[in-house]
Amino acid sequence: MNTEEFQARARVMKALSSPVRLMIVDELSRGERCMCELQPMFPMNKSTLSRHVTALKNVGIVSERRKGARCFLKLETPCILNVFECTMGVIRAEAKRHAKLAK
Amino acid sequence: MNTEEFQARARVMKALSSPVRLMIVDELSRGERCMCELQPMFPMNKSTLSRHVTALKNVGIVSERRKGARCFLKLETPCILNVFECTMGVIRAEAKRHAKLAK
DNA sequence: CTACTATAGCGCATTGTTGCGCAACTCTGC
DNA sequence: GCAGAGTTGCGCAACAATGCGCTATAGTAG
Repeated sequence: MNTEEFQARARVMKALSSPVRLMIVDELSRGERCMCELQPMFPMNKSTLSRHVTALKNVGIVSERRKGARCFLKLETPCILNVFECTMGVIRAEAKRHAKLAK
Repeated sequence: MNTEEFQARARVMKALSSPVRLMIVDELSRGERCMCELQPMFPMNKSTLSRHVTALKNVGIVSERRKGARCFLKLETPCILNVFECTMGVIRAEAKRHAKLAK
C-alpha cells in the first residue's frame, strides 16, 4: 500500500483538526463568504484567520475567487460534510461509553 | 452553534491526522489485530506505536478486547472508511488542479 | 496622478503541542 | 522467577498556533 497516499490523507485530516477551521467549513457550507465576512465571526487576529483559511486552501477543501480587493471563499468538496456525520457517530458512541463507565 | 461540538469533532479529526494512525486504521479495517501483530508492520518503537493506538482509543475509533496478556484491537466505527473515500476525492481534485497549474 | 482606505497575506518571535526513543514499570502465563 | 505483551514517565527535537507589525494590491476621493 502506498505511503504517500496515507500522507496525503493525513494532510487533509490535519487541515480539519482544528475547531476554528471546522467552524470556517461549517460557515462556508452555507454559501460563499469573503474574509471580511468571516472576520467578525471569529474573535482572533485577522492574520491568524487568514492562515487558517490558507491551511484549508492548501489541501483543496476551500477555493477562492478574487473579485477586486475581496476574496470569496467556497467549499470545494462538500463531501467533507458527510465526514462530520460520521464523526458525530463516533462522538455519540463515545459519549454513551462514558455514560456507562460513570454508572 | 455549539463550540464543544466543534472541539469534539476536531479531536476525532486530529486522531486521524497522522499517516501512522491512518495505516493502523486501514489494517484494522481488515479485522482484529493485537499490538504484537502490528509491531512488525511499523518500523518504530513499540512505545510510540502504543501511543498512536491509545490516541485512536481515546476518541473511540478503536476499541480493545483483552485476552490474557494480549490486547486485541478492533475498529469501532467503520464509517471512518467512508471518510477516506471523500479525502481521496479531495486529493484527486487537488492533483488535477496542480496538473493544470503545471501546464 | 496622488493620497488615502480597506482587504488580504507574509516574516518574525514567542509560546504551546506532538512525536519519538529510551528505560522503567505492570500484568499475564509458563 | 522469567519471558512476552503493553503502558507510562522523561527529556529532546520538531512542528504548529498566535499576535504584532509590515507589505502589496484594489478601489476611491480629490
